[in-house]
Amino acid sequence: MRGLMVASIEDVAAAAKVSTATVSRAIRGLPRVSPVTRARILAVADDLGYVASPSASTLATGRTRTIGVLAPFVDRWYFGRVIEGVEQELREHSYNLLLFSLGGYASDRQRLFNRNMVRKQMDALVVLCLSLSDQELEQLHRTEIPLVAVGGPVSGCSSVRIDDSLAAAAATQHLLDLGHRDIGHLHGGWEDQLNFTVPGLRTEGFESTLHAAGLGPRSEWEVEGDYTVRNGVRAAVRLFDSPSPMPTAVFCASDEMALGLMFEARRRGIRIPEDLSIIGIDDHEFSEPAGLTTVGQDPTAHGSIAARMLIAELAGKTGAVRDSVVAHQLIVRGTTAPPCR
Amino acid sequence: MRGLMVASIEDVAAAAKVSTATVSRAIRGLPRVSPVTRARILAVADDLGYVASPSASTLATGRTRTIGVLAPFVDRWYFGRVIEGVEQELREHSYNLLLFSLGGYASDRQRLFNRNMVRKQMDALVVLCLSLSDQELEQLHRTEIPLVAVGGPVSGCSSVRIDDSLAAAAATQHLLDLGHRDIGHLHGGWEDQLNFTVPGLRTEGFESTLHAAGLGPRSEWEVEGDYTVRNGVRAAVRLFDSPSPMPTAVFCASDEMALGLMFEARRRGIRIPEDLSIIGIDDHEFSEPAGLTTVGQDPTAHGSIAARMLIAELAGKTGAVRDSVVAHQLIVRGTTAPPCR
DNA sequence: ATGAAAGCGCTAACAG
DNA sequence: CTGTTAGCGCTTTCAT
Repeated sequence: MRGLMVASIEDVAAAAKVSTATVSRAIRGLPRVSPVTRARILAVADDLGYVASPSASTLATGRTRTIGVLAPFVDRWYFGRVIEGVEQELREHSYNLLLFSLGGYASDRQRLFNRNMVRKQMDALVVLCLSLSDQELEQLHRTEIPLVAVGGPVSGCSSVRIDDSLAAAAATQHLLDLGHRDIGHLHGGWEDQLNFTVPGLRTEGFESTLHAAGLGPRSEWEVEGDYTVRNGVRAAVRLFDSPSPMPTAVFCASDEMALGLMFEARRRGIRIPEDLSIIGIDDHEFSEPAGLTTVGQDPTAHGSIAARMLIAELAGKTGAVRDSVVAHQLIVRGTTAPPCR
Repeated sequence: MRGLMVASIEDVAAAAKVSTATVSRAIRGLPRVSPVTRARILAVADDLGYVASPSASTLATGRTRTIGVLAPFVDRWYFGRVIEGVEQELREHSYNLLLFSLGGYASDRQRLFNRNMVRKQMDALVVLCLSLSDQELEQLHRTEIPLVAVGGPVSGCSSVRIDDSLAAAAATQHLLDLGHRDIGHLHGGWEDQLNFTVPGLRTEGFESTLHAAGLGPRSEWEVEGDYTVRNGVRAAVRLFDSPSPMPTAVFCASDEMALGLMFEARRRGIRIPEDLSIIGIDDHEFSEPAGLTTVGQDPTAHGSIAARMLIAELAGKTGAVRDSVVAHQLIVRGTTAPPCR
């Protein structure tokens, strides 16, 4: 509790008149220390404000008690939530969280994520759904630390996520059940299709459900966004500006895009849901306030689950890290209704 | 590039037929190594896939090349953006980012942020505007590492932020300039007022501007939120449900609350801006799509600036960390207009 | 320009 | 139950 000089294990040992080995055991709660000795050591340590040096400990044990999180962005709803979930779980188990943000999905390949960033810095890594090059993947796997993906499959990793295809199907089916037959589709981007599979999965769920109802997607009602509100608006503009007749409903691959669509619809006096039904996926924090019907997921839970699996694996429970598909949930609010024509 | 065994500095030294000291110098680009030796060492190191062990290096130097970020949340617009800004700057300078999320402003005082979490783990810390107890603050300062606050003042730290009072004044003045006299106020929470000063500053800017115009705030038009959309809606409900006459405009202390107000207004058929003008603060990512008039700030820049100051300070530029008030900017969009009555 | 050697602070056998 | 001791992998004088 005093002094500016940081106490080392030797200081504690000296003050408690024991060896550093005993201090080490006592502090870490290991057996083979008599209760009274332990108490004395703990008291001394507390008095000296002793805290073990993480780097010394890491160097000696080879374990860092740190888990890395690799995300394309941190300032987007899904990722922020997942990170929050990971953080909470980690903190609970006295693990640290080392954050890496790539600043985009595949953008700047200069700062390729290489195994140098991983080695000796973390005991495990959670990879938030993004498109990694084969080379990056291979490097990651070669680090041989436990890996888990969140929010989308990553080749060769277990992952925790919803069944994106089924979620899209549920959204589409809801529209169908309301009687819609003319359904538009605001989907995610395609450039990264190869590795970033979520857009593909959601599209597949949409189209297969349509087909099962004897319908097919209509290309004039297919518009591309990138999951953001901003591009939801742009996509909406394209859709509304097109000369073809409007669909009576639109399935959006993310709530943010759906919200963008809502904003643009309002701007044009298109009434929701009277003139147009809208459904999204996510249950974004704005969705309830906006009254958006959606298929919800809980990213914070995804993060906790991933962290928990990793921690268990590190604790020796081999096989703790495995695929985990978590439930999604249709949430009907005010933006969907039977078609008026 | 080969092998599963991780190469140590000794392996490199052996393979290059030099001492570890020379390898160390060569790799870190230090002088006193002949060009040819250096080239050879670099080649060998590359071949062996050698990367210095951070913990060993930390142990030897006392520097971690890691900067901590302490945030109340990571899944909120402002914080996510700041973290992104910090991250980018850090990555650029090969610093790591250790993330701590408190899961709330002052919530769980169990997991008090203590100096044990800081010591020997990071070289500097950026504290995202939150209410720290005096004890926490004192502990932080006692760690004697460079500190910088972002988004709000923290006692005893330099900080980077906008002038919240002026920003609020600008928003209010815009309403006044349009001819509004009956102006409501959707402000932030007060429980944490003591330490979390932003709500107070914005309120002060609002009220002083009103006074300067010969007006005073009207308590029936003062509603409390907590900066989120969700509570923006709740506050809007209270405002609209009150029996008193409506204001012609509302100043919201955050865009999220303003957006919540917009959603609720729309639900009740209140036209924006014809029946009610709305202005916020932030320039949240939803604001442009929603057409919300606001006073914008750029949190990503705040984060970069903070990180840059810290890095400079750590590089020996004493005094690099200092207060930095960055500009805000009135952005007029579609939610404000002259009053219709 | 290069090397030898002493740490940095902790952990993990191995003894006792 | 407790102590001794040899590292963990790198940096840094101090010599040469």
